[in-house]
Amino acid sequence: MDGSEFRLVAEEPAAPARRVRVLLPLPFPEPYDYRVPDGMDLPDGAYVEVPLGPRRVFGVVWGDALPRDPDNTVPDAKLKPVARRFDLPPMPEVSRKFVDWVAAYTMSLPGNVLRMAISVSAALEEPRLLTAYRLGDDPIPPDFRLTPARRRILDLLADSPPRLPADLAEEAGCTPAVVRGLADAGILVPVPMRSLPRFAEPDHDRHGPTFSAEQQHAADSLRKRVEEGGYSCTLLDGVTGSGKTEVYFEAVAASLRAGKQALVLLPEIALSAQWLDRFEGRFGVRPAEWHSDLNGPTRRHTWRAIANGEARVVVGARSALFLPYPDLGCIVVDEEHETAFKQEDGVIYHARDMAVVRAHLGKIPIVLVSATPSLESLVNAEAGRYARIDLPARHGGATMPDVTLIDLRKPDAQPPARHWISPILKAALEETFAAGEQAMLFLNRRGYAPLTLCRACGHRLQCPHCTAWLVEHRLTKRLQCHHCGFTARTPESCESCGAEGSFVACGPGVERVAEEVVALFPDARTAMMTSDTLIGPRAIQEVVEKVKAREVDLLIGTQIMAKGHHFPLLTLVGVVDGDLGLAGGDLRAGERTFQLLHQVAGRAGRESRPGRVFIQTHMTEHPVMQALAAHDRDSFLAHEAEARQQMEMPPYGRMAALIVSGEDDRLVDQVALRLGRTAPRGRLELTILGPAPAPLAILRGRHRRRLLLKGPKNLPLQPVLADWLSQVEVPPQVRVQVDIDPYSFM
DNA sequence: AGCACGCCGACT
DNA sequence: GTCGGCGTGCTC
Repeated sequence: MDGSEFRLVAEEPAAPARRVRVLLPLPFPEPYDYRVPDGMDLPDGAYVEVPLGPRRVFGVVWGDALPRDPDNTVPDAKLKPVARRFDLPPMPEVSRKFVDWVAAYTMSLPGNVLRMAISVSAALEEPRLLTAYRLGDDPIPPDFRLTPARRRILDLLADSPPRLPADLAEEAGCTPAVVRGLADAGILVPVPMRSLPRFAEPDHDRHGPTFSAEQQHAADSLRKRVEEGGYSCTLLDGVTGSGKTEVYFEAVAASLRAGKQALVLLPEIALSAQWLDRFEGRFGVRPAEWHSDLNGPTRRHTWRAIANGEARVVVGARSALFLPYPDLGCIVVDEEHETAFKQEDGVIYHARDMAVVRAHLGKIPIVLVSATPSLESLVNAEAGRYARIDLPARHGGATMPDVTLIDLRKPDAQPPARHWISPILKAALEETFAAGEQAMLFLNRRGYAPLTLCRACGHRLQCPHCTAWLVEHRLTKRLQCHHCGFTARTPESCESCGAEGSFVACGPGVERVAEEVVALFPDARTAMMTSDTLIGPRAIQEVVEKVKAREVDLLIGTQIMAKGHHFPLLTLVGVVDGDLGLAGGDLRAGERTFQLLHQVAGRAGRESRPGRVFIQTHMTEHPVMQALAAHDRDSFLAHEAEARQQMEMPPYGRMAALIVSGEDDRLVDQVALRLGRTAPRGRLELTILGPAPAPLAILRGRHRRRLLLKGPKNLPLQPVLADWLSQVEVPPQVRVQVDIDPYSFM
């Protein structure tokens, strides 16, 4: 047989395979190469499915990235073909650039950043058919047990279109099993549902509120920036109640008017029903919400609606920043000073800072909003990098509340032993109740007592996995670790000395203050607001409604009480322990405490009723307390800024932290010490601190050490860190995380 | 991240 | 004798 034809083909140099780089949402150092099948169109940003070892994964065509080592690319023979392309608009170039930028800045792997952008891999798939349920036509058989949960579900469906089991369960406060039970009994009838309802177009021309001259001016200025387009950053600085939200809604409206999307970032905790109501009041519809506890189908539906441009306005927690908006027109970061914008695990980043970067890359305006702006933003505004708009007045004529400091060192101000409410605060509460007004007691400490110890031997109950005391929660009758979720029953006897019933609670938590209040004011109707008692925005909203309906005289709670809720009849705020955040010596402690207490104080006396605030403290002379009492934010911040400047701390210098962690403390110490030895100490412009035990020396069973690197403001720290890290071998049991711009400077 | 392969304890 | 624990290593 004549094989010449075959030989001829074999000897011809094979045409190189068409290949694309595909970034996978996995912790790889770079994108992987794949072969492009004939006839498949794969532009940059295309969402694809590719084979990876024995499995198939989703990824994004990442054409621009070059291989790390161009001389040693993967040979054609090793290439696997792209399995399929999804029917979605490609990820926009700006989103891809953003992923690369954030990965480089935070020194994390691009795949880990990409994972935040495609959120849930199943988002790429066509939504499957959903099964909703409606009430059946037959009467309920008399022998069918109508439990309260079943009753609630039937009530919900009485006059509503068919609903999904997950939604029904969530709204009725039960598990989907209850819905399934009703369906199995034939009381609910399944209805196939094509998909979740579309996101309605917000009406930007609906009439907003009537603005004061100042508000109008602020709104006009923001609107103009959005209309002009291009990057700009504006700090909207306005006291609580100055109508900031309505003002920045005009920036959102301008973006919509230009046919573009808008993104509003809020700290998770502030994404309240009240905020959504205000949005609906202005735009007539609800925005697309993005936060951690969206259920699967809703998450996918929302992601797809954002990716294809159907969702016009997105309000979300920090992770919403990474979604692939095809045409974003402006970004708003509300409560920009909030520490909740700092993501501390996985990719460590500050959503406010990254939002500014995103705006820059997208050439769009961004608005940072706060009543107590971060020092970072104020310094940027002063340096002219940010524009600044002030909204000084409280809307509707309300005045700032009187702030009184209660000096707990003075004998006549001291509460009785094992009590936490000063006679002065008690008298103020009495007056408030007598006047038929409402009061709030704030203590940023969950549970009954922060520490439990044995009276006999002094043994303290500690978390087995963390360097933290176990917090007693009397409502759940359990001890809890607030860092890892460990819980345990309170032991009968001391595990150290065996004494029985010897445990004693030390210090106050909100539950203990509530107990004291009930004893002091048996007739007052009280309600608690903590993340333990109220799970989800709906539960919070219920309490808020009760307060508004005057069914509550006194609210006791932690910081979830302080965010965005408006209580018209509340005239007294008591801060049980104003010093709580100041302990520990962190340089940011003052700023943070001021922000929190200022926000809490702002709950008092809106709607033209004068408000009073009492802060219990052992440090009346502390600049934070003085600033709060004198309503003198600006000189306090100037003082803080000067202290930071002298120490060349952020925002006047740059910092990075290295966190070394692992289960084996000896190994962790070894790596930390090695990093300490190889630190770039020769460079005089750099300061290296540590290694020292990290703020939580043991967390979830992992030992943690920390090193800090400080340098001048204009010095890029990443190359220094990369060089430093490359010199130290890290065993796989130990992890070294880089935290650029750490929140705590300790 | 998964998922394989690979070497040492309690079981049908 | 096997089932299975999770330690290490690879995936274009």
